[in-house]
Amino acid sequence: MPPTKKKPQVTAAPARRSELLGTAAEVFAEQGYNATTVRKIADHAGMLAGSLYYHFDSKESMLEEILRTFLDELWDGYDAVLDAGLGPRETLQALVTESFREIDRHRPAVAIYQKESKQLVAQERFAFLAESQRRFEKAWLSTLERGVAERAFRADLDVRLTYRFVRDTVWVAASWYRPGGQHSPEEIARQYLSMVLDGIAVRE
Amino acid sequence: MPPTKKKPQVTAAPARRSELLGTAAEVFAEQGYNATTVRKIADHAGMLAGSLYYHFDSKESMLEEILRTFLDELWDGYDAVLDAGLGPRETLQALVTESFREIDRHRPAVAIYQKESKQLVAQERFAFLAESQRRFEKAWLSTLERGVAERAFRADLDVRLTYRFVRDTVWVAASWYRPGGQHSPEEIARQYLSMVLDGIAVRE
Amino acid sequence: MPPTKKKPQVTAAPARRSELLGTAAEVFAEQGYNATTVRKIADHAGMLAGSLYYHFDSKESMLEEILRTFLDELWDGYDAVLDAGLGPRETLQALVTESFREIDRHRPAVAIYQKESKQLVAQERFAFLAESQRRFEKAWLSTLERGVAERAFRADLDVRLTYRFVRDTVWVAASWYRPGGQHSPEEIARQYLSMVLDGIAVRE
Amino acid sequence: MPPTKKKPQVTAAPARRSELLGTAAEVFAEQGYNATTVRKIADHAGMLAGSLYYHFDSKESMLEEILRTFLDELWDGYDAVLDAGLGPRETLQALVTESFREIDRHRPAVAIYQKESKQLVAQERFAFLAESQRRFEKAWLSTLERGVAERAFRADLDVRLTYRFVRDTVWVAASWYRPGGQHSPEEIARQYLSMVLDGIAVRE
DNA sequence: CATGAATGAGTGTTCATTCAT
DNA sequence: CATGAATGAACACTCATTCAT
Repeated sequence: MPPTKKKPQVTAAPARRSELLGTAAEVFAEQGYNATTVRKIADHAGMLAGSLYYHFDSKESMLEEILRTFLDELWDGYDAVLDAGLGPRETLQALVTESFREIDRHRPAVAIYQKESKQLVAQERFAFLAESQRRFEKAWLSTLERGVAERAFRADLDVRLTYRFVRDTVWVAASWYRPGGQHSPEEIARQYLSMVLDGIAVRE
Repeated sequence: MPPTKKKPQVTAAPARRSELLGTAAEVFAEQGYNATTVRKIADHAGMLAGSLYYHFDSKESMLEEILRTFLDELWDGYDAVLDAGLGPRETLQALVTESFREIDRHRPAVAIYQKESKQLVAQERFAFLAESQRRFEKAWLSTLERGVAERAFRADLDVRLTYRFVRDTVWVAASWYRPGGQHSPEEIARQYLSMVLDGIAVRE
Repeated sequence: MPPTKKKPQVTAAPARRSELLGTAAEVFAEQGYNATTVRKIADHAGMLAGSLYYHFDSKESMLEEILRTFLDELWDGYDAVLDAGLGPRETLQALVTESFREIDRHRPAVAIYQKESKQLVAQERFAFLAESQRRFEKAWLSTLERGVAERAFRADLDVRLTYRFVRDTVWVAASWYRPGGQHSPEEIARQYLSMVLDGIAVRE
Repeated sequence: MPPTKKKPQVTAAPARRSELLGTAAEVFAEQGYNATTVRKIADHAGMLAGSLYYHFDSKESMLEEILRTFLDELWDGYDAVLDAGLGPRETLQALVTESFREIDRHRPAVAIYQKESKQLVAQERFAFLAESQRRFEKAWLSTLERGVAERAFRADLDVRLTYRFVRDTVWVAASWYRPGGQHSPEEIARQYLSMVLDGIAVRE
């Protein structure tokens, strides 16, 4: 199965388009994709349901574009980190910080991704999610393994288990994070890293 | 608008009933509650959709019973831990271990809870979810706070943030955990606690 | 001061108008009236759907104008034949030849007429179709009856049945006829008349 | 006492199914497939639109089953004729008679076929229409050619043109034929064959 | 207990049409 | 003249639910 790279139909007036996508993403995130009717989206956008179809092919194509846009930006940030030639500990710190920044910028998209991607990957249209997941896993696993090899991380860790815990904790933050709240993404990242790297127990 | 209770058969053969609930829980967990049609459940159970209504009032009542059963058992375990008079570190260890055991026993229910509870709590019928969440938060927060006070946990932690991380990481494991796999719940708990308590970084 | 008219007028550039009608007729004929969206017509005409409404009141009014134009021309030809004072056999020959000429000139309109007129006559707007059908039937029936009376046609014919066969065979040719093909309308008429008048069996 | 035999338990009520298909066929024939809403079909059947979907997958699958059933029966009759080893003139007579009998039995299906098949063949689902058309054309052309070779039909005929005329006239009769009217299918076939074989002109 | 058949509200989507620019 | 964006009614279809048998 080849990763069909279909370009999203970016024609005219990208402003209105991404405005509507932002609205849709919020409703998807809040109510769930299936439970979100296209009428609800239209209500939030101040128009009628049918009018959305002037801008988008389908409800599903909105979802696709939301997720694609998010993942494209995510990988821009991740690739910059991974190409920077940092040590494993610094790479992990940078990846975590970058992740919380993405949550800050794309909270609805992240929440949708968290909740729906498992069902979606089965569809060919969303095969790009699987591709992204593979790259994601590879980036994290290699960082953790490198850290163990270089004695930055503990040798007795089950790397796959650690990867799952780290991955999930980071992204699940999208479910409670509120942009503009009292914690900046960087502050959350710092606290989180402190916990993950050094543990919550007092050192003796 | 009072819900007309017509023929809830709580007296009917409880074996068949919980068998059907188990089937329903698996389908809910795999496909999502909204995306699960009552017909799919019936297919898995080898009957027709309409026949389920002899056993249950509605699709929603199946969901409710699944979640109630799970939470009842969960609190049996949690209360035993909380009433045991352990220190904060041991309480945390016991709560985490108990949680992974619940995931082992009620994986579908936990997965459903993770995915759907946010939408459900808004409905009066599922108010018990909110109640459970309050108790849950109180148990964890007080354990963490007690640990900080007694110098078992680091003093510089943001307790609420730590609570959220711990809570989410534990339960999100239900999304990838497979009973009968290579890790027992106790082993996963041990690894997880090692990471959370002592961190993944090498101590100097 | 001339009062500004709201609706487009018949006085607007008639060339563009009939060009658009020709386009519309082709699409109607090929895809069927109901299955033809106004957007498809606009695509063929190189404009947007809404723009058609500067030229026409509605999709239905396009259909009406296409059929009216066709029937007007048809009756010009038919009336010339009927007023020429020919004998029944010559009248039949001339009507058939004229019909194939109309198919040659207005193939899309004829195809539309064949396919849609039965549904359309029920609407008041298309009552002129019923009127035309009456005149048509009268012209043919009287020619056939005259032919029987004057011993040009066989006496044992069921005239109504014969009328229906002749009528349908002639017009249904619009469904396969392609202008500019290997058969001219006159050649088709000749072959058809040979068959209808003398039969396909070998004479003994 | 012998144990009571189990009920035949044949496939679920084919009676209701074909009853509904008959209703649908009539509405399709009268209003056209596209113009027929499933609501209209349901109204005619005395049920709600959604209820049709208990019996059929889609509006399109109803259409398919109607056409398939008709063509299957048609070819039963045609094959019997073609395998009977008749001379060309007798074959033509038998095919025409058989065709009018099919119109008598399946008038709505024939009318639908006439009106919609041209659009439908483009869809893969209705590829069987093209197959049927090929067999149909082959049967008629070979009969006509054999007739010319054996001097039963005139040598100066354009065989393809004759085929088209004969084909169309026969089937278009479905648009005006009313079962139970004053003409039996056999009587119409006789009149039609008299016209086609011997012509309508008086012999000199 | 289970089935077969139906209901009816709701869902995503289409499309002729309008109108300010 | 044409466009871009919207409307609103209708459409095919889904699905939780009911109920006589």
